[in-house]
Amino acid sequence: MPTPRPTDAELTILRVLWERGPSTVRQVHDVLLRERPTAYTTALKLLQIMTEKGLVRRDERDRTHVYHPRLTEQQTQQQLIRDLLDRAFGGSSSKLVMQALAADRASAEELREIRKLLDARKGPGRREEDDERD
Amino acid sequence: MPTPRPTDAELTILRVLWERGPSTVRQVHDVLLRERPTAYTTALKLLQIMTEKGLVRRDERDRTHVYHPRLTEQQTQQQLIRDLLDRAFGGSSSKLVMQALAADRASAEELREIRKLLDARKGPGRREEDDERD
DNA sequence: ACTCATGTACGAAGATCTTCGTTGACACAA
DNA sequence: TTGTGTCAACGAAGATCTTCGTACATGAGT
Repeated sequence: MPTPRPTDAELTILRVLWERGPSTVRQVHDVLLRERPTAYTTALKLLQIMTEKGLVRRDERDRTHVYHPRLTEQQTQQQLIRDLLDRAFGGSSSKLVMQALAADRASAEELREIRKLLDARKGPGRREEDDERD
Repeated sequence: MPTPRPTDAELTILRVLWERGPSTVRQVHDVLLRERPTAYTTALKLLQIMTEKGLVRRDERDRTHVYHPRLTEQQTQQQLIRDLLDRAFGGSSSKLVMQALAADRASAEELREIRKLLDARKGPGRREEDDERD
């Protein structure tokens, strides 16, 4: 069973773990507090549920447990993209990319990065119908 | 109040409406049946809720109501992308695009399209140098 | 030993999502 | 007029999500 898609609240917590690295409930909660008032037990409960779901792993050796994200930020992003691709874009990543470009906000800096990405992609490693002359 | 993010089941129905155009409950249900067994009233209830939420509009002139998607497929895709961008990509569309490219599946055909998009984007209508940091 | 701070576990409430059964309205045919 | 079929409305059940209060365990200090 692959890890389920994280919910909104779960994603908020994952973001903290990715940024801070493995953390205790207390540490996660402190970060969440900076955004909005919330109870300690809310973070705790979320992390417990996320442990059950396999979204995080829990190190129980100390009395104060330490939670590790189970997937990297990139892996989760992959998962979310794929999910969205299937649910709303008929699997067409070019459509998705086009909407992403249209949706933003992308700075010239970012556009440059994307372009670089595309160039890299064109070349090696892909044995798709690399028909491109023109 | 902007239209809320459609749920999974709602998105499934929206896809039918986008493909078929304005439809009755019966017509939507028939399409859903091709995918999996489901009750007529399920489609009906969904469409009623979606009407309340503003995701669709309902033409009640006939006894058999006709449902119209309130946003186009592209507009909804925009919304979903933006949402995902904020929730999981820290607003960086280049990161999202990179993951989208990594996630797939994109044919050379699609890559060409994307490139064209980028070229178009460089040119008019977009201010060139907001450089963001990350 | 007692207390206090800090930790986890548990349960429950309220919201939302998904699905469906039942009911009542209405049109049309026999 | 009395079925028969189609429709929308409604309510409810069960799942999941989100939040929090309460209870209980434990270690540190006095």
